[in-house]
Amino acid sequence: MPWLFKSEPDTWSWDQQVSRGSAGEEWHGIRNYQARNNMRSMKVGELGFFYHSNIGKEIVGIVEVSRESAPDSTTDDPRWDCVCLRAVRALVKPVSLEVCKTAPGLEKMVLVNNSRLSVQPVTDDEWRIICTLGGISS
DNA sequence: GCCAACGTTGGC
DNA sequence: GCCAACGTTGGC
Repeated sequence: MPWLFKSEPDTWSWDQQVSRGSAGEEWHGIRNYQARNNMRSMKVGELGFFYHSNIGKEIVGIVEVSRESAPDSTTDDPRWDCVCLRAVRALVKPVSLEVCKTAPGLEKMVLVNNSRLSVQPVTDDEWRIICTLGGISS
């Protein structure tokens, strides 16, 4: 199952993610149970979209889960853990939220219908549609 | 900057 | 276990 990760580029941008290379980066700071549970169900090697919220409001790249969920190093609270992500590739053409709202087949995307969930599942069909819109082959 | 939607906290 | 108060997210 593919995923989608939101980040405000002011805080952590796609370029910063790319700069971490294959070392990847801990996806810390998630303090929402649903988002955390999604991370807990991820397996190493699964793919996800990298979405810029607030600024840009577009899907800009593809990341891969590089470590399964483990305690979040930024808190002592044992409730919170997170995966690590590494950048795979940028989309040739970013896919905006606006496009997602109107593209056939994306009507049910969590991104469109639950704007507050920061780590969310994407269906295989949605994945393919967005890759096509983004100018890459899935 | 506003505010709707939503999630969390904590008193009862 | 309910729910009011509060805080946060994120589109606009």
